[in-house]
Amino acid sequence: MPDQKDLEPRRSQETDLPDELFLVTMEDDDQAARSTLSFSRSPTVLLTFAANRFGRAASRIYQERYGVGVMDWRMLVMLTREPGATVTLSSETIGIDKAAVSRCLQRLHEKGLVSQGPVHANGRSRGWSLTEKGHALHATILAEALERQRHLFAGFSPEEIATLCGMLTRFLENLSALQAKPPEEIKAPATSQEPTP
Amino acid sequence: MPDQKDLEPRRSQETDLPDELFLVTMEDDDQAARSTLSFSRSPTVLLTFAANRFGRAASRIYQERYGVGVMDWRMLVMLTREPGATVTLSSETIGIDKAAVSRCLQRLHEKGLVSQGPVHANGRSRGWSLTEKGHALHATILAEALERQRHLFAGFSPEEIATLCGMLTRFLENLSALQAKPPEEIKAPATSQEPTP
DNA sequence: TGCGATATGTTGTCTTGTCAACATCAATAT
DNA sequence: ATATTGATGTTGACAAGACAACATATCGCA
Repeated sequence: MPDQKDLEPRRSQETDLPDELFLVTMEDDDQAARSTLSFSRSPTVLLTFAANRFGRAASRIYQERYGVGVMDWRMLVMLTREPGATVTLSSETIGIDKAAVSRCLQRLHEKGLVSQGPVHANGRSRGWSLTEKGHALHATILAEALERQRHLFAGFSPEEIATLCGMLTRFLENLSALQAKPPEEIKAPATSQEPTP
Repeated sequence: MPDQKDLEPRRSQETDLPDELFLVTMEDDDQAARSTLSFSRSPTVLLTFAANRFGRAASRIYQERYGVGVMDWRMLVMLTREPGATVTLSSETIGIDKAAVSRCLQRLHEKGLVSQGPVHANGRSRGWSLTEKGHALHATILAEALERQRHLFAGFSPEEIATLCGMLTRFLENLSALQAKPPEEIKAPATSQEPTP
C-alpha cells in the first residue's frame, strides 16, 4: 500500500517541503521576531503530543482496571500475534529495549499470563506464549481497546484511516532510513530493523 | 477546519468504523484462531510506535550534541512561542505534568538558558523567558529539527502534511472529549484541560 | 479583621524504559 | 579438543515523567 519509491536517483529538491510550512513567527517582547515550530502544523509535535496523551490515558485505564501497564498490554498483543516469540524478536518488533521486555515477561509470568516454551536451538532464547488466562485477559482488554479506538476515530472514514496508517508507515520508513545512514554512511547491508510493516 | 460535529443526536452507527478494519486473525499453534490488533492497520499502534522511535532518536541526538533532553527542547519551543509563560500554562500547553515542567525550568535556569520574571499578581507564579543564550540554543536546535523533519517527511506533499495534521488534531479532540466524559458523566463544568489546539 | 477556599508551585516517591555491563550457551576456528 | 567469538538474555544503575502530598500566597466572605 505505501507506494513503491525508487531509491537512488531522486532529486531531493523536488519533493522537499519548505520549512515555513512548519513554523510560526512570534513577536518577542523585545524587538526581535523569533520563529519556532508551530504546534498545529508540525506533524512531529502533534504526533508526540497525541501519543503521549493517548498512552498516558490508556496506561491509567489498563492499570486500574486490569492491573497491567501498557507495556504488558503490548506484550499480550505481541504474543497473540507471534506465539512463541523470543525476547529479541519482541523487542525489535515493538521497538522497546530488550531489558524492558525481559522484565515484562517475568512480570507476566508471575501473574500466570504467559508460559515459557522449551529452550531454543541456540541454547539461550526460548519462546513465550500466552496461557489461557493470558488469552482471556487479551480478549478482555482488546474489546476495551477497540471501544476506545472507535471513539477516538469517530468521524473518520475508512479511507481516512487507511491514509493515516499509510502516512505513519511512510514516516517510520523514513525514520529507519535516516537512522541507517548518519552513524557512518552505510555499514550494515540490510539491517531488518523495521518492526514488521 | 475539522467539521463541526453536533454532539447529542448523532447516530453512532452512522460513522462508526467496523472493528475488523483494525484486526488481524492469527492461527494459533493450537486449534484456536485469535484476533488482535493489526500493527500495520491500527493507527494507535503506529502512532505509539512512531512517536516512541522518533522521540528516542531525537532525545539521543539533542542530549549528546547539546546536553539537553527532549523535555528541555520542548520548553525552549514553548518559551519562544509564549514568552513569559508560567509553569501551569506550559504544563497544560505541552501536556506534561507540572512537576516535570518545574524541574525542567530549574534545570534550564541553572544552565542560564531561561530567566524568571517578576512574581505574578497572584503571588505564586512567575513568567519565564529565554535568555539570549537560550534563544541561541533554540535557533541551533531548531535548524537541526527542521533538517530532520525534512528527511522524515520526504515524499510528502504539503497537502498530505496538512491532512496528517488535521487528522491528528481531530484525534486529539476526540481524545479530549473521551476524557471529559467517562469519570462520572459530567462533573466539572468547564475544565480547560485541553492543551491549546 | 481574621478565617477558610482557591490557585500555583515544589518536593517526595514510585513506575517505567534505557543504557551499559555481565553471564551463558552454541558455533567456529585453530 | 580447546579457546575464541557471537548471539541472547538478565541484572544494575540511572533518568524521566506521573501522581500525590505539601507549602504558600491571594482572595472571598463573614
